[in-house]
Amino acid sequence: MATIQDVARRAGVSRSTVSYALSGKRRISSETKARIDDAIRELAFTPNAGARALATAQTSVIGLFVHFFDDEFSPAMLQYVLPISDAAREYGYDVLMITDTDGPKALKRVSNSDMVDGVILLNVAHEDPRLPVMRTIRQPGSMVGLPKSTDGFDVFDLDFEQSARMVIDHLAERGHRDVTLVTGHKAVFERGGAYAWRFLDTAKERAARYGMRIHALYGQAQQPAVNRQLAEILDGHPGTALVVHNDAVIAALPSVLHSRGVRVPDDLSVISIFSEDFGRIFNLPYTAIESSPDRLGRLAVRALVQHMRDPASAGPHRVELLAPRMVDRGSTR
Amino acid sequence: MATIQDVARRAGVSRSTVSYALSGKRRISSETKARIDDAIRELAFTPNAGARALATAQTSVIGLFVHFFDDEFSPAMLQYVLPISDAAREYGYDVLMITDTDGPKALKRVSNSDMVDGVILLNVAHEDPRLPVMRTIRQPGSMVGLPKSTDGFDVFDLDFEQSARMVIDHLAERGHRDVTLVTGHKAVFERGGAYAWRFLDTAKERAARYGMRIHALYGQAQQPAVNRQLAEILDGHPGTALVVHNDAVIAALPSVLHSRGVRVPDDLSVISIFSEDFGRIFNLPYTAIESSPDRLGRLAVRALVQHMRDPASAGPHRVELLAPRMVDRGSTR
DNA sequence: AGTTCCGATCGAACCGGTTCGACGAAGACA
DNA sequence: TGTCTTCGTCGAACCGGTTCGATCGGAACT
Repeated sequence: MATIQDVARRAGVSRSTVSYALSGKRRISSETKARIDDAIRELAFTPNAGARALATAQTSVIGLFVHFFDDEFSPAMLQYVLPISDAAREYGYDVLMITDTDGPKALKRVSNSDMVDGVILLNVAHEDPRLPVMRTIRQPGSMVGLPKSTDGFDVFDLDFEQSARMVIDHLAERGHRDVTLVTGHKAVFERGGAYAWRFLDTAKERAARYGMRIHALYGQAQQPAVNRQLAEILDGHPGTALVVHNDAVIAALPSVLHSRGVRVPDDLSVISIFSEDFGRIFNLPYTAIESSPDRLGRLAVRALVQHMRDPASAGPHRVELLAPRMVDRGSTR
Repeated sequence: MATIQDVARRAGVSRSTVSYALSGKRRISSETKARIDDAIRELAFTPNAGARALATAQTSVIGLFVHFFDDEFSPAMLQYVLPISDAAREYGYDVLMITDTDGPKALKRVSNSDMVDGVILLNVAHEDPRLPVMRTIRQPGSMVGLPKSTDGFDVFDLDFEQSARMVIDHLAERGHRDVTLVTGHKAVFERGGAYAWRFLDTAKERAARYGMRIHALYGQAQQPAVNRQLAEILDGHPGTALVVHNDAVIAALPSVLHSRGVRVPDDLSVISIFSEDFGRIFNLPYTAIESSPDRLGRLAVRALVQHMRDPASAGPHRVELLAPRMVDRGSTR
């Protein structure tokens, strides 16, 4: 690869002049600028990323830390990753995707070696083991998922409490008083996946207000267990409505209901939480809270970029819980 | 962050000694080594990636170029990405994931700036616009998907011709003589997605041998068009068997068949191509050729790592078409 | 005792950029 | 005509590692 020295030689100037022409940090005469531009084009010069990182202490790379758990539904994760990657490019950053099982260790390694200017954590748990590490590192961070303590980072998540209230209100208004709620897998709770219990707790509390009985149970995450569980639920007494806060379960629901001849909403009302994309992929005809992974991902990138560009803006950190929006697909009555 | 200079000072040695202690390229006395190790631990020293890349001309990063097309089914892509990321880590590499729409430009940028030691291209088309760029870059590359000209790279893909023969033979043996074949979206063919027409052409040719009639048609890629199309097919005369080489269509098939009361395999035989994971996620009860995305991804990484470690091994490039394996789930008769 | 050899460590150069202070020429001004 | 600015460019230092050749002290050998 051509170096800045090659360009300088060809344009008959010094290295520093080329550098300034590139960055625009000092005036360069238009004739010189033109010669440099020609040389750059002819040599197809692109600055060496390592050298630049060394000199500027900036890499233009964002570290994206994703942990794919067996007990979560992987197709859902992609909906966060893609918008983040796209948004990062729009701001001029590349994305280093880290899927290590040992998140804290990977975070330490990548941060300490200065491979990235900032990090985004996906699927953050209530007491996420990556958080203590986050506090010790130099780079700013933003995250999707609400942890116990948020100070020092920008945090974005759907407002699951508000979502739960919307769902319960929606059902209560329609006269439902006996409801089954399928949550995330048991392991999600044990890990402290806040989205799961925040939704569950609020739903219970809200239901009490209406005298609504909620039968809550941990959802399965993998086939064929999911279908088996759904069958059991339907064999028992599911009540008049099914609330599903579990990607794997809701994806499997249409076929199970079909095969048993259960009609929605005539025999059973169904309401859930998923994104529009997800609903389209799995062809889900259910009323649902829009989970907006693309918006969350983009918000996380935007906030991070701001901190990376202006490290002084470290003060005012944001915790933004997205107001839920319900998309009525007519699956409740 | 602590630098190698800090470590050297603390251990009372020179920078070069620390470097040699780290790399093991020269003997270091055990006492000195111990002091250095202590210093490294106490300062939590990790070498700066940029500096190291500059000095060694190696980054320990692999560029993964993924293009998500609207006309392909995104959940399927993740099955390649994850195993690649995991395999890369096992070999000591991190993954820079690039999802730019303009693949050639992104490839040039990332390569020229020396951000990566090697690249993996996913979903390579017959005349992929990224290939001309690949030939001009310094880094070795390996790819998943079979292009027209493979020289210079390691190429891995499923053997779609063999797969087509297996599928047709399987149906022919069972007496099917009138079959509908749903392929990838029209745009996949126009783009030159080799997997699509290699399968189709071979299937037709093979079918002719048996006097089997194949009615082939472009599949849709998005809901609700997929369901509409499936309905049309079933309303027409689908023949005795349905061959589906299209992720979006096969994922939607169970619910459509259910709702119309079509029983498999009694009313209609179904055979497809998808991975075990994919089948589990969508709960697909169909006999299928295993598409092995995880194996393909790992093979690509392994081959790439070999070339990155030993640039001299540039000679013997491999084109490996994985022998298909059929998983019989009893959906044909 | 003098020379040779070897193992352990050091110093300096280098990788390819960025940035700061200095410098020369040209124009403005007295 | 001499001095002061301003503009455009240059040279050198620096970022944090790696690597090559040189050096030094002690052991081995004659």
